[in-house]
Amino acid sequence: MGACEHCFIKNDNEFGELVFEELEEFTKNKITLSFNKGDEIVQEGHVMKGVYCLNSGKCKMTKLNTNGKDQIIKFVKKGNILGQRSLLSDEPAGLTITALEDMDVCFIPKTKIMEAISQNPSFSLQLMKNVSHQLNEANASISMMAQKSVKERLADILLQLEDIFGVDEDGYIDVRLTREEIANTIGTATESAIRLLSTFKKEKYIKVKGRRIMLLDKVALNHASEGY
Amino acid sequence: MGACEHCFIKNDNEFGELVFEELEEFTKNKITLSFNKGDEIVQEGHVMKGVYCLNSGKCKMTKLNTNGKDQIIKFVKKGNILGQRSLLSDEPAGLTITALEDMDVCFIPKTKIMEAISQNPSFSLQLMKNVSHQLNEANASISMMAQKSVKERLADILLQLEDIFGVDEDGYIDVRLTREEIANTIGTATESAIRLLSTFKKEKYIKVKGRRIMLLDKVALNHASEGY
DNA sequence: TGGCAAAACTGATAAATATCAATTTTTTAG
DNA sequence: CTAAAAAATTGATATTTATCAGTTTTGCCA
Repeated sequence: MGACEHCFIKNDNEFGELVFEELEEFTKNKITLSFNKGDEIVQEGHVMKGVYCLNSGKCKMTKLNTNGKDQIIKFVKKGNILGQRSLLSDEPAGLTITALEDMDVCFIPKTKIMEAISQNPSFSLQLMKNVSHQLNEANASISMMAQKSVKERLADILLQLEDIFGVDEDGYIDVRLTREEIANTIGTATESAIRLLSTFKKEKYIKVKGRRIMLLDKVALNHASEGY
Repeated sequence: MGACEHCFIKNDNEFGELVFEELEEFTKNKITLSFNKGDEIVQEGHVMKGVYCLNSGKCKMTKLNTNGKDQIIKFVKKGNILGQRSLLSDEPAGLTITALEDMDVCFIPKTKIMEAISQNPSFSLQLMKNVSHQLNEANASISMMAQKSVKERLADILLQLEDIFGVDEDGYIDVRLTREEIANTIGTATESAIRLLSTFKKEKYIKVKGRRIMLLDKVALNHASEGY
């Protein structure tokens, strides 16, 4: 695939902080990869040998629970970099990352990332900023999961999904999830998620066509997410 | 209070990476503070003007939910530094931090921390490592809150509390929390937390004396936290 | 140190959520 | 395109958890 120094994706992530020569160094050492829908890009517990820059597609990041269920922790899309957390903390991957669609990805080896960190303070600072921001979001998620009812969580997540992925030409949230994936995001049984989606549908908060969901009344969903 | 360059607390945190001159600079600019039990050291939403290094005592970090309840996200103790996340991501504090005991704290202004970050790469790396590690822990918490029952969460948190705070001379977990605080940590009603503590007591997993809790059977608690 | 407010506890009941079983619909592989 | 597998759905029921109301105990401080 193309050269990092001319790739537009870097404007969406921390690689935008790097200078021409650093990006050339990436180009020389990177590996271009393709994943099919359902493929695991990263596996929980494995040691990361570098980071992945997403050129296209969407992923889910999950954690395997002792009950055998995969909790979805976060969704990511094109432009995101995967694996910084693990690299920075020098720990194995904490989450499994699975492609939700076919994807093109660039792999940049750890040594080159660490070189860039030590040479380029603004890259380094931007990475810190990103991980810190993620920590803030994770704390908000803990609070939501602990305090909100399943219904409130569903309303919240639907709004979040539209924020992250936007809508397609027909106005549906631009990601296709199974009911089980929705359930695994809010931490409930699949049947419960289905029933609550039906409730929101009946109340005209959303419109559902198979795996495609459109938000019809975001104000109502916002209220629902706060327990009204 | 004493000089940072001769303070032992720094061996427990990232300040241990700093060199003598950098620590002297901290000493010149720091402010020593005392807080009483119940005092708020940091308030959610406020802009952080520096970080706090905890010389003694314990805190809870909470997030106010839309339902009006304070979710406890994390416990911290002597040796920890508070406020890095906010400083690094350049966002307001995401959590309120409240003293669980009387505390002595040093405040170091933002400018001095940022200087140290830009001058000392190993300090900077250590900070990143710490925030990254915290992110990993937060992700684990999301999964626990979303997937585990209240009983499982209580067993888990009791084990975590002993890990964090250790035990006192009598073998009780070395922190005193109200039943309400325990409930707000696992995200349940106070009455539910009380009933489950009674269950564990009846089953001889724990011993309870007022606000003091002793873990009698950690193997059983581990099993309970995994749903057996 | 007595009194009072906060915290802890208990029981009854309601509400939320999970589980199980069966059926229908959709997706996918060949 | 079609059969098999996976996913979605629904109903009945069990279990978990919250809520409400009242009582007892504890901690604290004037």
